[in-house]
Amino acid sequence: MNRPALEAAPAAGGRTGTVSLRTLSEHLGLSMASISRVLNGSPAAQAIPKATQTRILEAAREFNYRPNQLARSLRSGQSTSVGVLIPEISEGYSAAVLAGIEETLSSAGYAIMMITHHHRAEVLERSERQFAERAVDAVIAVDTALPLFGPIPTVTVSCPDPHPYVTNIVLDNARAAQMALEHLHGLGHRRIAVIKGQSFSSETEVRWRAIEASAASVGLRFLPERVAQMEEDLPTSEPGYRATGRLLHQGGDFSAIVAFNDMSAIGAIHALLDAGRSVPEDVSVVGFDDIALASIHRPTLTTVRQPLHHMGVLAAQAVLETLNAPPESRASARQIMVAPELVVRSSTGRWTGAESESV
Amino acid sequence: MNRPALEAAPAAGGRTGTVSLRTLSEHLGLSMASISRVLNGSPAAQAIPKATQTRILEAAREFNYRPNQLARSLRSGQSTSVGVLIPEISEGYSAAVLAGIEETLSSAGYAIMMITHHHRAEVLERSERQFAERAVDAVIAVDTALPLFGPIPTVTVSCPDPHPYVTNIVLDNARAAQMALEHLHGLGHRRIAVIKGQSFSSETEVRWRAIEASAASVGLRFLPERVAQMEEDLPTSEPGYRATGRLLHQGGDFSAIVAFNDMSAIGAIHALLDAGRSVPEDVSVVGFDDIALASIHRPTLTTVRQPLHHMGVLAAQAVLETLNAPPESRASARQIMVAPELVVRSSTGRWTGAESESV
DNA sequence: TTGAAAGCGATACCAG
DNA sequence: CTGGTATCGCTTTCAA
Repeated sequence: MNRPALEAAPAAGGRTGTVSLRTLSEHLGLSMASISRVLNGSPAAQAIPKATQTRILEAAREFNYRPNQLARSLRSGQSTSVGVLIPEISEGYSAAVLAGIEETLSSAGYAIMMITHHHRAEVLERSERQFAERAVDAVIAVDTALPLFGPIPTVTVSCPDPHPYVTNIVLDNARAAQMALEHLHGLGHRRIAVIKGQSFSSETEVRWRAIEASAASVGLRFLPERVAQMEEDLPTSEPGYRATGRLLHQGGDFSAIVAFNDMSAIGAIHALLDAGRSVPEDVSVVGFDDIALASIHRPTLTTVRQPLHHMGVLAAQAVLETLNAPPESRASARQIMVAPELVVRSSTGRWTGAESESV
Repeated sequence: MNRPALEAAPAAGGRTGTVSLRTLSEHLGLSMASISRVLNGSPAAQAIPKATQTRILEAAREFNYRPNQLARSLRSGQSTSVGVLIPEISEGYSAAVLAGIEETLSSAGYAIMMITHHHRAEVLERSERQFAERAVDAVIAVDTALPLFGPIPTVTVSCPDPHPYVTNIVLDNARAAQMALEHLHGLGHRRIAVIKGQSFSSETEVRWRAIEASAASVGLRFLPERVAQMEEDLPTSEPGYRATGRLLHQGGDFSAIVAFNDMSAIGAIHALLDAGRSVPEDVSVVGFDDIALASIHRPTLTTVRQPLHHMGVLAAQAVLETLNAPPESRASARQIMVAPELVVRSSTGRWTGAESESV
């Protein structure tokens, strides 16, 4: 059995079946080689007369010829596809980065092979295999402690522990933490609590150390009872809600919370409200990321913005750059830092002018 | 030049370079044909002695052999990949459906080729071409008025105007609308306003007609000034906010709003609050979808739940079924309806027991 | 029970 | 300027 996976739609003239280079070759009385050269605008095609080129291009259009990428890739060793590894396709974080990646790669003609791993080790290992079998040209891993991928170009987003030969797009966590801490310190807060990320999240430790350092720089130190770590692996606000519950049980003596991200900040707000504290009057909450929810939610959320979409674009661009460079110059790993931005929100004024104020 | 796209990671023994069937063949002194048969568990392999089979499997593992899917697809005419066409990767709707699709197809060994079109016609046309060139085995289109895709199996999600030979996963809009209307009617509302979806959204008209019909069945008819259509192409709550603004300017005489979806419902709530009306005391708002935001947002949102994730799973399963069926039995288009569910929420009680009540 | 060989469709050398 | 031809890695008859 050997039916083609995809037949070309019937073209003008009612022809049918797959149109291949051979079809055009027979129709035009030219060799497949010449046709291929013209269609790809290869340098060798410059030697072919304009008239012939035109004939070829017109025939291709008339027959609705579509080059078979499978065959092309097999021969050329380039699949023009990129593997994307991502924890899940949830609200906010992943989705925003993914959107940036997709837009950039798609418009450069690359296909995306996406795998969501849900933090499961077995899927991570399987993914390495799948990427290899599909011969992706490069891999982008988002928020993932990635296993060593063979010698193909790899770019990570928010993976703080880069292997050599891996380009890494990261938020400048030091500045981000400083913004959060200075903001709260400037509002007069001295008793500040922290919600740490889950242990599986690749940014948890970096951000926590940055927050500690920033606190120290304004003369503060975190008491153990003012620190709680999220545990549940849910892309909702529940882990933050629970962690805040623990903070309250551990004494609850704080006037502000620095949450790991916006989702947990919202969980924190709900927990505080449910516990009878008002936000932001009794307790101020600061998040990270600035997901769409941050501006929609009431009370609105002050947060340290991470340019997520842009980080996706940067990752994709890094991949494209590497792939377009000659192999020998692909050596060094780079670290690309993106700048955070403090977004201070108040609950009033919506699409009526200045909804938020950036500092 | 002919460097392979992807070199296998050095296997045990420090061998290097791509491991192909040829490599194994030379190592084992067996033909590539036999090895292929065993590795694929093809029926013809039953005639091969157990001992030989074991040798082959062990060698494959030892060499870390990964079959080249490109070559396999080229030869077999099956790419084991599916094209997914989706408006965007935003909060809620698309992301949830996409997640269901991805999980199902990935664990069946299929690769996903995802394209987001942002409702742009040029991208839609380009996508047809790209899917053809990559020889995807099938296409899933989500919330998209899809151009005619060649003769390959196609499944749509929430596309109300199905071509023949296209399987369509849709919400039972009639029941969904009825739930919304009966809920509001049951609460005593008689002056009800409606926010219609944008003209480009594939479900706008179906849902609107369903809402009209349900209203009629409880003896209500919508006055023109109680209807507003969203216009902006934004995956945020802003279009709903604006539409509600228009409703208020058009008279504002209503005690309830049926919004096109949750995002617009939240926009409506904010617009009402900004206009000095309280929710739900002055005006009740009902949404559709039950995106994650619906339960996180305060005031919480009563909504008609669409099993989005499940719809993605169903779409993927429909594709797999079709692909596993013999070509001649692939004939008829099916319409798969999924049941909505009314989710009534009150603002209290969070993760402390019954957060929501399903009817 | 196994192997040889013919492709799948495109690209890239080497001739002429 | 253009064409033949080997090849990418795999599957699948057809022979032995």
